[in-house]
Amino acid sequence: MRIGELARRTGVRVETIRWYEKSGLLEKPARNAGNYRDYDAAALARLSFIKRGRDLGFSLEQITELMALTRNARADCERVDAIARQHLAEVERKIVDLSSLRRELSGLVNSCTGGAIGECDILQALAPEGPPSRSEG
Amino acid sequence: MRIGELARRTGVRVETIRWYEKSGLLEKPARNAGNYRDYDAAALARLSFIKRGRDLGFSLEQITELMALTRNARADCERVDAIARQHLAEVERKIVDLSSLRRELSGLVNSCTGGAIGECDILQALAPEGPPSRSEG
DNA sequence: ATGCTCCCTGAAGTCGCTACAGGGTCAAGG
DNA sequence: CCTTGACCCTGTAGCGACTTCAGGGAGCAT
Ligand SMILES: [Zn+2]
Ligand SMILES: [Zn+2]
Ligand SMILES: [Zn+2]
Ligand SMILES: [Zn+2]
Repeated sequence: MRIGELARRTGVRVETIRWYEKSGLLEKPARNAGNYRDYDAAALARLSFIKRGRDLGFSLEQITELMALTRNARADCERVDAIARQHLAEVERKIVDLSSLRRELSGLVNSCTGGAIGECDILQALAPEGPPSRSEG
Repeated sequence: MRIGELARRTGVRVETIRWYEKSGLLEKPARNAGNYRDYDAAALARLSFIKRGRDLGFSLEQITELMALTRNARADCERVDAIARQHLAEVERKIVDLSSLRRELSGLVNSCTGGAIGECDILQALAPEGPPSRSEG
């Protein structure tokens, strides 16, 4: 199949597929008479794996490693699990960080009751003391 | 003061300050005899504002707009509030997305009980059907 | 021949920095 | 006078994971 069909079937954009190839994630496919890329079922499976990994938030580097690990099916899966656990921990940390951000921001937003900019609590929470830019007026 | 002191006082790295200047967020400061940047109190206040905004997760574009808005203190603050509310909404959306990701990932991680890669449920959840790369072995 | 959809390459842009490389400035110390 | 060292300068390239654009070629239908 050509790149457009692969894109449609996986939900990965054409340009992104080409970029994956360029950066070594996908092997260079065969070319047809008109120099168009010609993909087979293995390429479809490989790209679907990448897509699913990206949707789960893994980095391309992690996905590369996960794909490499699938090659020796008899080996122990501990490295796979380590990658997944590490990523889960990362996600949990981000949630914590964003949650405290949300608290702070929603306090800010609620503090504003409308009015003049000079009185707005949002800007006053951002400013250190005294307005930030008053060099010349 | 010179750039190093400004960096120390705001917690913003020297290279980052220069980069803010280059990208128009900070005005070009005066230069002393040795061509060193020479900052005043207004620059300190302005950079502190930027830092606080970044810590709250605002984009540099939003911060630029917020700083521009502070110039006419008599205007209505509705645009300020809109920016803050929009950012809060963004943060909340990210939290939701990451939370569903966390659920999925922790299901994945828990599904693995150790063993061979060929059996690992983590990789099987990533693969579509059949292993992703089996072109030649 | 024309139009259309698809495809090609290569370069540059995005965001918010960070990390050099290869110098210049200036005060203190020997 | 000379060196050391902390600080500063410019400019460029790199990060991750793409997206966008310019400028074309392939192949089919009309
Ligand atoms: Zn991760
Ligand atoms: Zn307000
Ligand atoms: Zn935002
Ligand atoms: Zn496992």
